[in-house]
Amino acid sequence: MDPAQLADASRLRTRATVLHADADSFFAAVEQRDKPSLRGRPVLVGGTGPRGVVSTASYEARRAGARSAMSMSRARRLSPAAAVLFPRFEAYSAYSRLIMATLGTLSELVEPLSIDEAFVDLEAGPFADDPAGAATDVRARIRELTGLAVSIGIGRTKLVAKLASDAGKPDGLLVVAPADEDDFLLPLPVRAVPGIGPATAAALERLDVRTVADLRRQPLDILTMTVGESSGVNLFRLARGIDPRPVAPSGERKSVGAERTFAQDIFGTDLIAAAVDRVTDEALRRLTAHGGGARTVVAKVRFADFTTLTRSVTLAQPTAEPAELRAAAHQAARAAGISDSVRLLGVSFHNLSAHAQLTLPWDDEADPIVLDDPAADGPVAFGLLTEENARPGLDIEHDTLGRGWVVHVRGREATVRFESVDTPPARSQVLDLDADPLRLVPPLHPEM
DNA sequence: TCTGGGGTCCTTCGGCGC
DNA sequence: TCTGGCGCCGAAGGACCC
Repeated sequence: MDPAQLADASRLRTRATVLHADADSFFAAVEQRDKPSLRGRPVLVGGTGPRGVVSTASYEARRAGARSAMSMSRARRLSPAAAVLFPRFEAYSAYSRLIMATLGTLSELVEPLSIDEAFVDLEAGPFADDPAGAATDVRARIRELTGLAVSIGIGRTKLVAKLASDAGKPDGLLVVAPADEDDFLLPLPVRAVPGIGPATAAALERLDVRTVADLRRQPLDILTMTVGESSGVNLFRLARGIDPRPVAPSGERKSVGAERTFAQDIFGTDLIAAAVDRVTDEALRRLTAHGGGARTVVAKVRFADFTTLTRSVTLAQPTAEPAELRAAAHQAARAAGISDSVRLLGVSFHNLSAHAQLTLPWDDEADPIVLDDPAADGPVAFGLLTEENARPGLDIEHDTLGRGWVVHVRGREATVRFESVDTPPARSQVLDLDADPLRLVPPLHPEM
């Protein structure tokens, strides 16, 4: 396609009716909501082990310099007062469903991008003539239902709507009228454009391209030579506000998997084979939950020096048979030729098929599908709280003292706070687990 | 105590059939 | 028969996002 044609491509929408909603520091905000003693305090949610990284930092922690994707150790040094919490995905999903359902009242066309983000096509609903009013209203309702702040951006395209919600954060609403689009877009750093990460930004920097305005001055052929055909065409168009992507409920999942970074690197055939088994268990559990089977199994290995490689095995037909998939995972892992110390192992399933054959077991001895494996890593197992299964932030219950959450556990001594969404902040208290056993319990769902 | 874990999409390369 | 080109597919790696 020639540049003139690209720059001329139909500008489908004329009105600012694409809405982008994004919950502010979502994981940390849910934790502060469910744990009243943490409101107003810095919170870091993420891996709590020696190699953990930050998933979300509350605004209080950000003020101290903590950021997502930063190693947890660094974030703690920057924000020593922060509460460090293990993620509670069940709780986040429940809040997410509530937010998505509320957005669904604006239009049938809701496209979730992630657990805390979605596009809404207001053109497909009754509020196309009053986007700002609809957004103000929906923000208030989400706040009322969940206690969470959601930033909203509205524009003529997905790009503008997304950038507008970013610009509105925290707790903001920004409508970019079509006439104001260039004033809004041109001064932005290219790094703000979704899809331009560190590598692409560095390549553009070599062309002296730092802002969207700089980007717009670049000829199409220079862009495609610099960042590749597909991205080049895409950037050429986005810089001109041309973004015809429709709001569409997302399609089927293309892969499922699991991976684990070990607290310490592991080595030796037996240890590695056992680790492949465990990560395959988790990947299989998710494949089962997703339903159906897979034809390709990919093993991923990261060595001590952080070099990463993948090897895959593709079967003749898709299968949901755990034994076959497990064998393929081991075969792929062996193909990776593991000899050095291994930092991470991953197993994922691709070429998914909804209706793969699951040959029914002939005998009753066959492995049952384990849903809650107490031996598995992670917080999945519910039951009595111990030093081994304790993670800071998890929900617990005591027979008489009620619901609360784990601060930490040392030996048989547990530090907990008995509080939840609607209670006043609670002081932490120390219990002897032998005298006062605590049960790990699933999160309480927000009221519908 | 550098560098998680869930994904998606794109590029490149080699093999194969036509 | 040889060779080149094209399209397709699978494999591997990399960039990116939240």
